[in-house]
Amino acid sequence: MIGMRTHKTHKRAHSRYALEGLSLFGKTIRLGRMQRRLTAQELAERIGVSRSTLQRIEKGDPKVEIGLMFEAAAIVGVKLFDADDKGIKALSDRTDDRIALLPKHVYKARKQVVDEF
Amino acid sequence: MIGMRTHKTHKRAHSRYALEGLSLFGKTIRLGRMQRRLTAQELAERIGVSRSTLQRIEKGDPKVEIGLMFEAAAIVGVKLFDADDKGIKALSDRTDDRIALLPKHVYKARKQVVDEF
DNA sequence: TACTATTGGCCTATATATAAACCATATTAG
DNA sequence: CTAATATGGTTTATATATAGGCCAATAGTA
Repeated sequence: MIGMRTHKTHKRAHSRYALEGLSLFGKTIRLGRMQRRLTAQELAERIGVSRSTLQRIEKGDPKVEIGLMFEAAAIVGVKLFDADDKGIKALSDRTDDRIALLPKHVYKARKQVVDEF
Repeated sequence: MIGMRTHKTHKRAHSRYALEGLSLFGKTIRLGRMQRRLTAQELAERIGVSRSTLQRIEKGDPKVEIGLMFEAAAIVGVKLFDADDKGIKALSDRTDDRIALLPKHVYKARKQVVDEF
């Protein structure tokens, strides 16, 4: 045992904006599923997840794996970033370029040497 | 012990579209963090997460909690659904309305009685 | 109407993400 | 250049999400 490794038992503080965005995301997936006339069981199987997890996805539960939610969205035709496959790639490239223009590290101002006098 | 409760040890199959969307999402968060000149440590603390988890967020790791990623996005100013707070609510209401117009359950066609002849 | 599929909840064992430590490397300020 | 900070990666104990079962209520179907 090297060092302290107990976890803080954490309650997450989610902002209202994040929670509402998640809720909307879940509702959008549910709408997409219904429009395509897929039962919860069917969609769950296509995602590779249990029905209970799909219920959490459609509720916008903040603790679900993001990959599952994105997968669900992809299957029922919810566009991510309002972009199709090629659009995503283009956006990704543009984002890489913009990151490349910035300093690699974010340096905070060095601690100021407080004048003794 | 009631029934079988062992899990299938699952490897998730994520679609390329979902993975690329996630990658873009992570990059966008990283760009936002750098533009606001926040160090990884600083942003992690504001989200209430460890630095190692923030690294996974910015990589677009499909297994991070979606709530964490949405929270990170909110903090660095990445708009979800290209909408602000009020826009999210409006979209949410509209989605509720559209769901309400559909049948509550998705029923598959009853098994057809195959004619014996 | 009766029948049956769909959905929503709850529960528990197990698989797994996360926190927190550590080290090495990169990068910036001075 | 030098010193100091930021970042990337790894590891392990613990907290927690998920699978998969069950039951009850809802809502289509015929």
